[in-house]
Order: sequence, then C-alpha cells, then structure tokens
Amino acid sequence: MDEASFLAGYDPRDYPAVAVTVDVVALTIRDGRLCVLLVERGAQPFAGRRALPGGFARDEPLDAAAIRELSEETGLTPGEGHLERVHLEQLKTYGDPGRDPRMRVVSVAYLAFAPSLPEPTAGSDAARAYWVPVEEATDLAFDHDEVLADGLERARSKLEYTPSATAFVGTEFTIGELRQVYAAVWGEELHAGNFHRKVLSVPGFVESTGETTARGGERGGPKAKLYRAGDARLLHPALLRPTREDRVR
Amino acid sequence: MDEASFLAGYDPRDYPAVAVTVDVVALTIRDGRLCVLLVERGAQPFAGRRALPGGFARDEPLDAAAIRELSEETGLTPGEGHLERVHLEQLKTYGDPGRDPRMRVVSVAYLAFAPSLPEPTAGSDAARAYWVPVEEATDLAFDHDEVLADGLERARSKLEYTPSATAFVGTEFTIGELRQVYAAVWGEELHAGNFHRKVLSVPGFVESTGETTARGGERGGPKAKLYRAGDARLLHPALLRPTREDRVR
DNA sequence: CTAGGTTCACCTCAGATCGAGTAAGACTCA
DNA sequence: TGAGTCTTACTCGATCTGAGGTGAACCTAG
Repeated sequence: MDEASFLAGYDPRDYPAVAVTVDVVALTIRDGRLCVLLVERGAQPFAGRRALPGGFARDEPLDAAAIRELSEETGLTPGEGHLERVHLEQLKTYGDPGRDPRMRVVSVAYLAFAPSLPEPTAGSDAARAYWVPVEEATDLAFDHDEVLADGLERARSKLEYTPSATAFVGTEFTIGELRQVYAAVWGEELHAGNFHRKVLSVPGFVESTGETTARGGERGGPKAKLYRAGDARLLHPALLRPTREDRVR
Repeated sequence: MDEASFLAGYDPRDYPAVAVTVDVVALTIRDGRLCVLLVERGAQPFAGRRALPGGFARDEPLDAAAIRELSEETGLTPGEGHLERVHLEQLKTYGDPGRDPRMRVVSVAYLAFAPSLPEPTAGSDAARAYWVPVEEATDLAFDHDEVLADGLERARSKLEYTPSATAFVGTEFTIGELRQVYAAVWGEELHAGNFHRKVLSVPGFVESTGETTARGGERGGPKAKLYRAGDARLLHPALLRPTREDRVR
C-alpha cells in the first residue's frame, strides 16, 4: 500500500501473478428444499466435477461481477424482473496458495438469496447450470465445499436477525410460506402458532396487503392473509433458531 | 474459473493487472477508549494522510499476510507472547475500480482485537504507527473510512454473540474489566448488576480462577474475583446491545 | 483514624418474551 | 358429508429482561 516500501521491497518472485475471481453461492427454495446453483465444469482442472458458478473479475465493482456471473449462469438478465429481487451480499474471500492448481487465484465469494427461479435454460453458459438440493451438493471442485458450508451458515444466521427470508418468496406471500423458508433453510420444523406471533410482533418485518390468497392451501385450510416485506433492515427481537448445544462450543 | 471459457473470452484489456493487498483494522482499548491502529503514509498517493496498516499479499494464506502486516507495523513478533492472544478474522473485501489511483487493487480487510499493547516502537515500519481513538480516526486514505466503519460495526456485533470481548483483556480479568470493554466498544454505559448476572449465566463465557485481585479498585471497593475465558464459541443467550430504533431501519 | 464515596456481588420485582399446547373456523379432498 | 389440513388466535407457566436496592469491602481525603 505504501509506494516507497513497495518499490524498495519489490521482488517479482514475492508477487506472482494473481487472478481475482468471483464465485456465487446462489440459494433458492424449490419444492420446500433449499437448493444451490451449481455448474458442471467442462475443462481441467476438475473437469466433470460440479462447482459454484463464478468467473474472473473484470474492470467493474466486485458486486457487479457477482451479478453478472449469476446472470450469465442462470440465463436471466437484470431488467426482466427476475434478478431484481435477488438479495446479494459478500460472503468471504478465499486466497490460500494452491487452492487453484493453475495459479494464485483469490476468490471473492458472494451469497445470493433468490425466489424460486425457472430452471436455467439451455444456451451459453447456462446450459451447464442447475439447482441442486444443498445436502446433495458435495464433492465440489476447488475449495467450494468449504465456500458452500460458509454460505449456508451465513444464510442460517442471516435469517435470524434480518428480514432476508423475504428474498426467497415473491413480492406477496403468506406467513406460512415464510415459515417454510425458515424451515427449509434451518432444516427443522417450526411451531406455526409461535412463528406467526413472532413475525407479526417484529416491527417492520412484514406489512399486510389487506388481501388474502384466492383459495386455501393445497390440502385444505382457510384463505391466508397476504403480506409484503416491510421496511425493517434488522429484526428486533430476532427470530432465533432453536438452541443447539453443539453449535455453541 | 473455467479454463475453456477463460481462454475463449480472454482479452488482456478485460483483465488489467490486479494487485491483492491485505489491510487490518486493529482495535484495542486504551484508557477505556476504543482505539484503532493507524499508519502515516510517507509516499504518494495520500502522502501524509493516515491509513490502515496493510500491504501486498505474498505467496501465503491471506490470514498469514494479515498477521505479518500487523506484526511489522506494531513491531511485535509472533512468539513473544503479545500477538498470540490477538483475535483475527476476515472482515470484507474491497475492490471498486479506482479505489487506488495507481492500479486495480483488491484489498482484503481483516479485523483484529488486541489486548492493550505497548505503543509501537520506533524502527522499521512501526515508527509510523500509533493508536488513535476511533472517533478521531477520520479522513483516512483510500476508502479506509468505509473499511473502518465496517470494522467497527462488525466488532460491536461480534461482542453480542461471541466471547470476543475476552480478546481485549488479559488472560485473567474481572467482570468489571469485561464490562468496560463492552462499554468502550458499544459507546454506552451498562448496568453493572445486570451485566454481572448475564455474563455469569452464559455457559462457557467465563470461568472462575478462584483468585481475586490483590487489591480493590483504584477508587475503592472490594477485591474483585478473577475469571478467564471459557470454552464457548458462541454466547447463548446473547448479550444484546440496548435496542436503538435507528439501527433497525 | 474516621467519614464519605466507590465498587463488587447479590438480590428483588414487574414486565416482556418464550415454548408448548389448545381451539375455533375456513377450506380442500375424497 | 366427513375427514383432514391449515390459518389465526388465545392461554399458561417458565424464563429472561431492565431497573433498582442492599450490604460489605475498600480506597482516599481530611
């Protein structure tokens, strides 16, 4: 960072060529299961293995690179209404020497929450991409198993104290749909009554539209009231996961 | 990430030379005030301005680069017992084009919590480094104002649900010292009685040494019991900041 | 040596919140 | 029509919270 010490101590061998890539952990919920977007690698290294979508950063902000990669891999383009509601945040940066066998690659990972998106359509990069339930997304290329694990933990934690869960559902949703998001991400059932009470008691989490669903649930039940996301950025009080003693130590 | 598409779409103009640096937001508490380690820049750009300590990543893990930079800037070396107790975690990566006027620089920022360290001694890089109360650390070089702000928010949040506060004090400490850490980082006084009750009620946060301080507080009071950090990695229940409505929206 | 102020370690109390359970009513499916 | 499902609302006891109080230990000023 300091030009003088940079020039004084500069040795090309100390600073081998570094490439910066952006990888995306894109999560969505399909059929009540938490799924991640994966691509099939066509070239070495790790040919045939699955990996997180990603690519080299160009002369653009890192966030923009993540959106671009997500757009290219899903075949969806910003401006068509699909990618607008995607929540995107930086996850972590991975830069161990040797994590890419070709060269020094520093990878900035992003975490994305998407409402249920259509299966990526054939054509361009997107043909190689598909949604996979997270528990089946193992044995990924590079250090992507670790990246995915970090992303899942971040997602589970985010749901506790931010309204990010609304990014997984449409603009209008029922409390039951929101509960299914929490159940899918946390991997455990939630008490419907308590969840209902807590969501409505958090100021700014959801606001009523005054409407209800056209019909009851698929397997019966009354018409549910519809809500949209409120203006809160943090949940007070938070919706805490059922305590798991093994997470604590 | 994919070699085929990499080679097919490769254009040197798309991928200008990228440098990867590591910057550190090192926090400590001196005289009850939260302080950050800054360096005085000697060269252009931003000559004479203050900046966060940092430098170019070498062929090493990013974490190791952060430790190395911190060691070089403070004059303390790992293995002498000073840097061992420093808590270090990755904060965020900053990569906007133009954030460094010389070239494309992607900077991985780290956050460090240190117990009260001696003032960096003269010699080598460390002569330019000193601790500054965070509220006086303004008008920094590059985008370091933003990095510092992100680091402070992360630190305040970390104290809520992890035992990181113990990284700011010695191996043995009193509940009162721990409370002063929270007060300094959060910038508000805490109810001593409630804080005492909550800290002791969180399993694994602190464990008693059975000892007490040799004498009472500086301005009187009984001898305080001594504690050391427990084995918890997360605090359940968490020590939440007093709710601030303006943080929520 | 004493008085006064400070600090630690408990304790109490009222209100909020939590998990768990119950129940009424609306609705779908067979 | 009957069985089962789902939303919404309520209750209850246990727990947690913030606010405040008490007493003993301790330092310092006078």
